[in-house]
Amino acid sequence: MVAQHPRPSARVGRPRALGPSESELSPRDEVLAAAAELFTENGYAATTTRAVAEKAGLRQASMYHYFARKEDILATLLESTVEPSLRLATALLARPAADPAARLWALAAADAALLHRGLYNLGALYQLPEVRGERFAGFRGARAELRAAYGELLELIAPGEPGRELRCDLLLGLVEGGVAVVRDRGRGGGEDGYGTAEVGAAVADAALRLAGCDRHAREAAARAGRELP
Amino acid sequence: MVAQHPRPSARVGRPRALGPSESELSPRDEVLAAAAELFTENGYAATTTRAVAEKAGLRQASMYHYFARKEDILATLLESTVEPSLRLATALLARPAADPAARLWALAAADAALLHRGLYNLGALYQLPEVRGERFAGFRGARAELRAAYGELLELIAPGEPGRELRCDLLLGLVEGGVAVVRDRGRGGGEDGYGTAEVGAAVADAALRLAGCDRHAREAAARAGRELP
DNA sequence: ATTATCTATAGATCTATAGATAATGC
DNA sequence: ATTATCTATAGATCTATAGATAATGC
Repeated sequence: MVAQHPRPSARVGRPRALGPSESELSPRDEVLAAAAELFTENGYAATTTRAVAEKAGLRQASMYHYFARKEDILATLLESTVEPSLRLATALLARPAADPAARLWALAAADAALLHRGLYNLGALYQLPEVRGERFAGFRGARAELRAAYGELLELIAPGEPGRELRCDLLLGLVEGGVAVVRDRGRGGGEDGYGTAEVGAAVADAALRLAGCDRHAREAAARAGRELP
Repeated sequence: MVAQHPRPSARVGRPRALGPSESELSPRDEVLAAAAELFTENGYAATTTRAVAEKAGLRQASMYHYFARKEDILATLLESTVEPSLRLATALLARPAADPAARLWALAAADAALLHRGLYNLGALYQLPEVRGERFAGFRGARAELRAAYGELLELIAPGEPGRELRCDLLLGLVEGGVAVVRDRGRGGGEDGYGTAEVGAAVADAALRLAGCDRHAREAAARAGRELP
């Protein structure tokens, strides 16, 4: 057994013109990470494939080895951002014994934290007109499922209340839009960036307020929700 | 006094290649209206100056008679959308005798209704990265003032509560994001478009929930808020 | 042989400007 | 003379494809 010599550059394929990658990420993930940052910062349409590729350490055309078109990068990013929240929502709906308010707290907190932490501000971008296209049907479907999960929890907390669909929309808007506003103000405003956990808790508390929980119920739900998984 | 003969086309300047305008609007307003619809539908960056001009009944280059650059159209639209809400907010702050909850109800309802009715979904577009540019400083300033007005009302309703800045962000996110979600679902979903007044009332009620008003206070505020101006 | 990358470029835009033109106003 | 519009286009992109190349793997 010979000691494993670290071979710094045992990569197949023609070397990169800009030098080998520093990062641990796969080239595909480097492209995704670069795109996430640039799309968030400058917008999707305003970000060129050249900018994405070069930020990822590749030449423009090489990006097409991983994504056949620019839209595919955005679709991949959006899908991967909504997925964890949807998985959590499904898990929470499968626990009918747990307090619905605690479950709503857990879902809203995790969803908001994910959006707040993420490189990519899904909340702001879902409403992009680009996302209405055919290519994004998968993402839209996943988000509709997430919305439905919020709706079910809302119904469990306050059964039979009228106007549920509308309130469900507002709840989704609160989570996504609220995080977007918080993130955006954090950019310019120097010191007043909030912590991700803090934002998650604040959004979850606001979600319970929308659902009609009084202070006592909210405090109990927050305590139980933190344990929920 | 001769009867005023209607002169159907007494317009100065070279006639339009596509025929004279049908609309009552000034050419400048025709451009704005066309841009509002297209930006909302297809996105700002994805909308070409040619598409805007031709929807307004002009050739591409003629649009530049009214707006020196594409950004100016967007800036004009955004400013004109936030202005009415800001005016109302200022008027409401100048009425210290009125119930703060009623004033918040009135502001949130009007703001949401404006966004919901508008051709242009300001809520969704404010977060566009394009809007971070220098050209949009005026719009951003107006919106910051509007946010501050929400904050003052929040403080009057629940003085000294901690985390006000964060809740203020969430309130703004609720109004803008909530309307965006409602609008967006209305597009695809066939019958379930909501009325503008209905959306305004629902958003205002949700705003009062965020502010911590109980059912009784909310009902009173809604009654008083409708009268407020 | 396979792979990851490169260089080069076709083809399609898109914004904004220059300068002409066809009306009314005086 | 003034105005609102037009035609034509320069110059600058930008996406996506074609085909070459420089590594490793067998």
